[in-house]
Amino acid sequence: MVSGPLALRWCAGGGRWDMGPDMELPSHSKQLLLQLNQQRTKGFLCDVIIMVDNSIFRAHKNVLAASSIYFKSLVLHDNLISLDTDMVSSTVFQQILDFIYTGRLLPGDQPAEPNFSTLLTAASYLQLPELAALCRRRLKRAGKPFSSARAGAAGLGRPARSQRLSTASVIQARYPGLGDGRKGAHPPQEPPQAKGSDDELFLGSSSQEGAHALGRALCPAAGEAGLGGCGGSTNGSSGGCEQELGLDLSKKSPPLPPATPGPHLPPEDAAQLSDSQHGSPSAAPVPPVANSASYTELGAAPEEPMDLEGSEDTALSRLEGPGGQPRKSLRHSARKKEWGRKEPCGPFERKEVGPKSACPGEEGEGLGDRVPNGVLGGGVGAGGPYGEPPFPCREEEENGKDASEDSGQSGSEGGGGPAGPHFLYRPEGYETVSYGDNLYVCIPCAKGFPSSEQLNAHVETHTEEELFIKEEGAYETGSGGAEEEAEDLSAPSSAYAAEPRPFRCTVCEKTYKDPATLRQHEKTHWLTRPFPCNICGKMFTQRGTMTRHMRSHLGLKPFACDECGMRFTRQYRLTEHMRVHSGEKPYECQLCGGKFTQQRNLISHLRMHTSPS
DNA sequence: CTGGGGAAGGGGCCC
DNA sequence: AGGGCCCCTTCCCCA
Repeated sequence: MVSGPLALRWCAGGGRWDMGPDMELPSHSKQLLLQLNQQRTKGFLCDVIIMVDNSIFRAHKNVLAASSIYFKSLVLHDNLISLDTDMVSSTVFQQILDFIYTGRLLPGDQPAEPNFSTLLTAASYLQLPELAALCRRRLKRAGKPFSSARAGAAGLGRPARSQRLSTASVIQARYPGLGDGRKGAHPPQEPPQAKGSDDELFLGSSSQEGAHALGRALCPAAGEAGLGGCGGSTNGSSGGCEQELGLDLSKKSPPLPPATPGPHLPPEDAAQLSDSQHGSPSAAPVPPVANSASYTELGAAPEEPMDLEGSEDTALSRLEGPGGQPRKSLRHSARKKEWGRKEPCGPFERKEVGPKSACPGEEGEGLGDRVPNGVLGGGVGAGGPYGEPPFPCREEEENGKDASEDSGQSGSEGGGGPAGPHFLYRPEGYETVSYGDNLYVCIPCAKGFPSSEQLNAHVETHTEEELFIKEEGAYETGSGGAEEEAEDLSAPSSAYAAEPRPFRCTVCEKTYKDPATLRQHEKTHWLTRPFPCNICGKMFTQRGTMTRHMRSHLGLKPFACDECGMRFTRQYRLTEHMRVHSGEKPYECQLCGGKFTQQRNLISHLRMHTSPS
């Protein structure tokens, strides 16, 4: 009988490996993990996306599952995992992910002491016992009391501000160029050489075995300070491991250049999209500068920011079944890069600045408050990505488009351009009014307020009854009659006739059945949109639209065609697509009898009939 | 080369 | 929040 070990010896032949007496290859786990980490940083073969606070990380299911029972159960069924941000912030998760892939908490990321409790909480939450133990040891050594991970969690709730400060400090430490030191930051970056204390952060340096015994040798090329053992340096210049974290959405694009200069900020602040999505639009914060970190972490090379758009393409090409059309990817890439290029002060540029202030006028947390009823951001941060539309050129395009399709809002959008400090739509003849310090404007009555709180308080005073009365007045004095009918041709006439629609837009006179819909509609008149895409910065009037948009970034296409396997982001698209297989062409041209599978194609066809040429 | 059709992506908006 | 529909746009194919 030939035993396994014997066979192994034979295979290993030539003594090429320094086999121990027990046939173990000591460096095997190191090499393996090193490879995995490098693959992660490049997004190679990553098969799971982890969203934390709208920061996006990519990883390998196998690695996660091998590290944590919790992850094991999650990745079993899902490709997209969203973590509880009360338990783990994006920054902490970054550290954890690095730890999983390297077995150490890297010197550059060594959290300030208070952060170990945060880490401990997260490690417990994610069921990473080794890391939890490490944190406990660390806390113990530091004399920080902790009763258990749970205690850490209890004390945390949402890591929120305190942790965010710590987080910032971590960033500061990692990227010393990023502004001045911050209170709570641990001592400035130390020489990359490992210190004694660093060893304590090596799981493997103690008695741990296996992959986590890799220690800092994990990514020799990266230098000791490299985050994730890869990416080289604390300043983010990464020799070949440009992506420390996050999603490399450019994977479909030509292979990334090996190095991506410039710092890669970690997702620093939890107050990102999720926060911005909270509550009413009047309270919806625009993501603070921290978003820039998120953008960056998404892995787009700074010089090619819109590469991340390729994600969609990538996903497309990957997901597309035999009937797919990979070519689409390419054209979309090109298309998007084009508009990406136009971005004057895109999110990617902001990473150059300190974590709390990037583009002029951005102030980290105050921004959100500037997206109230009608937000006035221009005065504060002209040129800031949220003070003005982040993609002015794109906006212009859209404005142009809007002008042709919606007389209501386009008038202001298209006409005015970025429109000074006032984001409130102004009806025809509306003159530019200076609100002075009252940058928060109530749409219904156009009063300005100096703060979002005051505006919100004021908005409360607009009762629905009041609105109703107003509208009744409008009906009476009314423009009603034929004019109104004509105006509402686009509205579902049957429903319109059947149900009362007492809620009327003060700007365009459209009416709605309920105030919520009216409010939703009114947002379309704002010149600033309250829901920014956390990836590309594009702004939306509705959260749902933004979410849908995000899906395209992430390549999430839940709706698959049974026939050809092609996948879509929307059910409606799939329905539409299915007609390709069924041959159904429900849209018929009344002029020539031509039939179409898509209504839009009928419309463009009709245009051909009606156009003069 | 051009124009039309087919198919698909994306955003706006109402329900 | 999500579904559904509308519109604009793009790209490819083909006559």
